[in-house]
Amino acid sequence: MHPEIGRKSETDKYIGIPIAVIKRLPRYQRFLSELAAKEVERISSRELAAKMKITASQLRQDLSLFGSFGQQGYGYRVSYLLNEINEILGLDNKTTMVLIGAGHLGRAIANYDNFNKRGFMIEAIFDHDPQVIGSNINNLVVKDIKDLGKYLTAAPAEIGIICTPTAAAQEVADLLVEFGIKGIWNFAPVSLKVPEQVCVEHVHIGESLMILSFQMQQQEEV
Amino acid sequence: MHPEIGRKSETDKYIGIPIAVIKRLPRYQRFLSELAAKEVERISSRELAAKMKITASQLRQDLSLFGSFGQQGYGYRVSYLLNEINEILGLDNKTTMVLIGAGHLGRAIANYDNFNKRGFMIEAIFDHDPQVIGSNINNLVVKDIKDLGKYLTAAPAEIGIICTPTAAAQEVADLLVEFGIKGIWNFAPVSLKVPEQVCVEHVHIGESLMILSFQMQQQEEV
DNA sequence: TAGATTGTTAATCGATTAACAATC
DNA sequence: TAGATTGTTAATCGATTAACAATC
Repeated sequence: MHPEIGRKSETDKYIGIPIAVIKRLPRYQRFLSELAAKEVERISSRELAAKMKITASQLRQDLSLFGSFGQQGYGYRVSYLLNEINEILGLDNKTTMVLIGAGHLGRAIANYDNFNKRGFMIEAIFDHDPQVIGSNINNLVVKDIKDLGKYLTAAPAEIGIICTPTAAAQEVADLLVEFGIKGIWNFAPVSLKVPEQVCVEHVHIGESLMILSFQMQQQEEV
Repeated sequence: MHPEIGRKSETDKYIGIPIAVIKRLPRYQRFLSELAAKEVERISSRELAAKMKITASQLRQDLSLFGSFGQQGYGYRVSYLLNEINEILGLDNKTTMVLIGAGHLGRAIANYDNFNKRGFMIEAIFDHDPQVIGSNINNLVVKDIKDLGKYLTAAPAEIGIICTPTAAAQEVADLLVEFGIKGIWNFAPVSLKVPEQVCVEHVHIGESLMILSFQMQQQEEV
């Protein structure tokens, strides 16, 4: 079926990429963006790895799962490698999103311009609260959650962003799935149940604070 | 020195806990909190693992690094295990925090009440913008970033939350470190340079969206 | 060409899972 | 007691690192 694990082929893209590698891709993207912004033309795996505090082996091993982007004796051309990674991550085309939950966090996300820059566009915002419906957030009028299905039927979106309270998150997820969403970006601290073809990414804000707390305790003892 | 890796002793707490285990602790905390809220009294590793979609082996292995919290033939008492995990994570005592950057994200964090519940208290908010200084966020008056050092000298805080634009993040981190902060909770997409005794936790909001994007692309091909 | 650096294979290391004796 | 389930050891699996032939 798939003779070359982790390699491009005519019909499919990247298969069997280890999750550990996937999680590192955005970090490669970030460091390469910074280098490109500084107009650095080339970089070797040794130099880039040193900047990123990883091993050159890991960097080359990771990249090799997607293709051969470097040149012996030269290293990697920054702009070329960045383009390749952008393409791997799907940042080379527009992705449409709807946001559910116009509380503080939802509004922060709606106002965060970094996503637009990478082609992620919030097309509509929904909320439950009559006080919030109709208000304006970053040039979008907040719609009634009751109209989510109708809206998605007319204008399908790829990603649903859940910024509701925890109690409402699963219900919203079910709605999003019903109306054909392909991925859910979940900010509520709950494990959503969705069909396996729907992708879910959970942003662990509270968990991150607990990890910090644990590590600070460990540090105290040193 | 440390005869029992990953075990409590009189003088030190938990040493040599694998990072993979640390990252799972908040998730244990969450599931146990949910069970406790439902007033479930006992649970076996098999049942809890099934809920969490991990193996019972992993659950028992992980817990065993911190102590023996269960009982053969019975399982774990939910309230007891939750208490132990809260203590391991340092949620059993108050942690003071200051927040820098009162933009959309900073305001969302300042208004997020889940942290207070777990003993994490934002004591002060700072910003650079004269338009924002003096305004009120969740019962705190935004202070001038110029006064951060003075403030921390008078009222030391344990954690600094960085919600500034990327360009300001390192500068703010340096200030926080200079004035004795023990941990930094960083929402800016930049790798901060800090002395090794200072803990840093980075919340990867943008990276999470890229990972979702990658996985959705992979899903398309199936 | 000679030096540098890649892509890849093999070796090492760490994390996960399976199995089971201990024991409630 | 007998059945259930832990804590832990050993086996497996996967991820990282080292090494080097290929080659620009």
